[in-house]
Amino acid sequence: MSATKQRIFDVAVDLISQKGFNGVPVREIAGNVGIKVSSLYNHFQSKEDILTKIFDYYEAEIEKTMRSKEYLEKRIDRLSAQEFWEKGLLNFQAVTLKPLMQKISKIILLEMFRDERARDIALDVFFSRQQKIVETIFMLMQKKGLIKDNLDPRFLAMEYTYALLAMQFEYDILTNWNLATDKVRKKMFDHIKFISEYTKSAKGGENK
Amino acid sequence: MSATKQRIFDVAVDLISQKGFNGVPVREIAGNVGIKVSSLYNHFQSKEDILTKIFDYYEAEIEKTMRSKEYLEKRIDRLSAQEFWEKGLLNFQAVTLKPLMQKISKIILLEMFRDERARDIALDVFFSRQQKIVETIFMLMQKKGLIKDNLDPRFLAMEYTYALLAMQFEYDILTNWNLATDKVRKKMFDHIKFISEYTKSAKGGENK
DNA sequence: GTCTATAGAATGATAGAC
DNA sequence: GTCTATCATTCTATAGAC
Repeated sequence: MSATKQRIFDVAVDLISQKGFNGVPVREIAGNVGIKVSSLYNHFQSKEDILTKIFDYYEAEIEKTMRSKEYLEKRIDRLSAQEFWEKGLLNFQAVTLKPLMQKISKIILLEMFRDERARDIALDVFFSRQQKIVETIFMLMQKKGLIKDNLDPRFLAMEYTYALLAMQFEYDILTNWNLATDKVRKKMFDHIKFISEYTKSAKGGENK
Repeated sequence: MSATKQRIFDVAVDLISQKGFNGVPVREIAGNVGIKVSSLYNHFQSKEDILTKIFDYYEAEIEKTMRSKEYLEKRIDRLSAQEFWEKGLLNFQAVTLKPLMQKISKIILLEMFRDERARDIALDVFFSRQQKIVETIFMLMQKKGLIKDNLDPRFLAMEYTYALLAMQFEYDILTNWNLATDKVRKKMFDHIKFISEYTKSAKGGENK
């Protein structure tokens, strides 16, 4: 991707995440890049094409992260439960809080009621995918004896991810408007601590 | 509100909830109502004015519901914990799942990153308000001895509401695209059951 | 790859007749 | 309150010179 194309991409992500796809004229994108509209069309086939490339990028980045998460799954043997969840949250935020990815997440939220591609990504990345991975992690932890035997990994994954997702959602609104996020960030850690302690087996507890 | 004005309002809510404010031309609203654009402007000062009236309506409806929720708080004495949470969910859904209210919720989601009013409603209704009410309910239950003494009502309210909110969010996406919602609805009830059983004191447990 | 110039359609909104 | 007719902008996109 050429330097100019990259700048168009970045500017488009920035503006569309603030005003929505229909709220940003190509004029405004080109203007903020410092080129004319006709030059922009030399890099992208259409306005819609820019959005497609944004979604492509997001999916590719998520795919990369998921691979590293699976790698993390295999490293679970070397970590205590507490350590693992802390690393897990940091890993989670390392992706979702990257400025560019956070902006695209917002775009997906804005477009998912009218754009099928945005809908598919939202359902996959925000809900399904994350939950399955956490479920796998709980299963592995259970095999290791780190968490109680009588708990259902799938249910735990649900409790773990849904609340975090809503908090992440609140976090996105607050950062969008430059409002304080310390309260919601504290809630995220409180939630993780709660799940961690709720699931911890007697054996796992000794590690703390 | 005249019959025509009401129809404009309903059609506008319907279309804007699907395509976003910037995605719906006034022509399309007028066309679906069966009048000309110029006639539409006889009922609303501007396109923006329609959005304002939509937000006004939403806030007024929420205000009404909240009053009935406070009434519900005072009725807690007559119900068991289990009964109370079941009624609470039904009450919650009775508002949020009303077609018109559900559509406006979607509009708020779509506009909250660019419209201050939508942002304020989102932060208030989706996050702050609901949580405070649930916190009060947990406090009252604790006083009655229905839930364990050592639990923090504020934290419980957080655990209760955030997960439900994300599930409601998923529910909105699914219904928007006519996809099956039975799985996520089951999750809602599972979550409530979990919180209900997690918090239940020995005394409260006997009621079941 | 960038520009100027412009096409051609769609936009929000108004004037004024009925 | 509704209509026809119209305005002034704004929109996405293209042609063709440099």
